[in-house]
Amino acid sequence: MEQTFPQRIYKLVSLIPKGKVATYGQLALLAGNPRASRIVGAALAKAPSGLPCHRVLYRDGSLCCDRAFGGKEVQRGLLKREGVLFLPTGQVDLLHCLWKPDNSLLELL
DNA sequence: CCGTTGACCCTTC
DNA sequence: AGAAGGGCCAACG
Repeated sequence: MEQTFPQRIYKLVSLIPKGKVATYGQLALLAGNPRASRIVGAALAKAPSGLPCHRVLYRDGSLCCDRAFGGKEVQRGLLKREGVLFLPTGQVDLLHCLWKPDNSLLELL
């Protein structure tokens, strides 16, 4: 069954474990198109509730725009509560908290 | 089928 | 570190 891009995105996001984060580009890569990172954002914008979309951020660790999640502070609070480390600059420590998916996990797609 | 749209990413200043 | 401009690609009408 061929899934649409957003469908694969939803699946990937739901696989992100607590305490880890992923970037839009990362999800785009896992979904099959490294350059379709915008599609990831568009997909999350229409994503159903229950998805840990607050664990998805920019390539440099900066959080997404204020209109999402009800504010950056809210998103940062959620991530901190899950054990995600933050740098003095207020950005997420990607070097330590970036999600590294296993091959067995990707087979489920 | 073509144009518009968008929770991005990269380069450069 | 933050801001501006250009490019990419799939979904939708």
